[in-house]
Amino acid sequence: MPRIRHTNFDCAPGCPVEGTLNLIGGKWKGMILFHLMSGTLRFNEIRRHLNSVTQRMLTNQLRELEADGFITRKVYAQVPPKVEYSLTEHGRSLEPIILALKVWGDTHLRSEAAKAATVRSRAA
Amino acid sequence: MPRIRHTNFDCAPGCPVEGTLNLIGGKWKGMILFHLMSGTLRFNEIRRHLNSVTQRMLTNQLRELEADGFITRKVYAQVPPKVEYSLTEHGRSLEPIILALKVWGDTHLRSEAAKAATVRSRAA
DNA sequence: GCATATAGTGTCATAAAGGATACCGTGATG
DNA sequence: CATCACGGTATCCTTTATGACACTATATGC
Repeated sequence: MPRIRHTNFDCAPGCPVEGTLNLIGGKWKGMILFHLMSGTLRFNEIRRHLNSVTQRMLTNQLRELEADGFITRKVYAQVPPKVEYSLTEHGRSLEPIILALKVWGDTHLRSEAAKAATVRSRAA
Repeated sequence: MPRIRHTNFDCAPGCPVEGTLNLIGGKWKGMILFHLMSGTLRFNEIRRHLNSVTQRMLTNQLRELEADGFITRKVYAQVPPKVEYSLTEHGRSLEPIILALKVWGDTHLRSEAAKAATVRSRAA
């Protein structure tokens, strides 16, 4: 989802939906937030949770989440470097959404085969 | 958000989040679903609710939502054509999510300026 | 000396999302 | 006859998100 650039939110009343989706719609953001809900994580810990992110993507997504005020970065002046990421209050306020997404996914995305079939038919 | 092509969902347990986001992450899908939650709508009704969708985009998004089983298309063999869109049961199951998004947006996206200021002060 | 781990950055490439524009067929309306 | 409304299609194009790959600096271990 390309980042939506509604300068003004004139498409009321749906826009809260849109705007929110916009903030958490990055390819990895949902998962990053989800994993951080369990506690503070270091860069490479997150990276290992997400099986195939590139460093650059992860950095990007983390930066955006940080810019949006959802997470904080704590840098330890060490060598080797150590950076910890954790949710802010603002980030925690997204928990209900992430949870709702997870619950829905758990309920409706079960049977990968069925889902895959759907996805593939769309791709075709 | 380019459509994610996780052939296998090996990044458990976050993937339900990812997969769900993937289904409703289209630029207009959230809003379409939101509006349809209020009841059946015709093509141009939806179009008017979304202030600036092009026909092609709306058609695309509706088709994808239909392919994913969230909405149904009911075509009336009339001239001029009449097509009605409404949520399926599957589509209705997304209501909690859409609502959560809307609630969050209403709470946290109010007065963009204020939010931006907050974010920035925190970032500073 | 060389590899490893850490948390990145920079450059380049590509696929996909989103958009602009024009067109279709029909029936009613002017 | 020209035009509009309806619900689309077909083509082409631009912007973005995502990805691959190489590179950095330093301390530790072999």
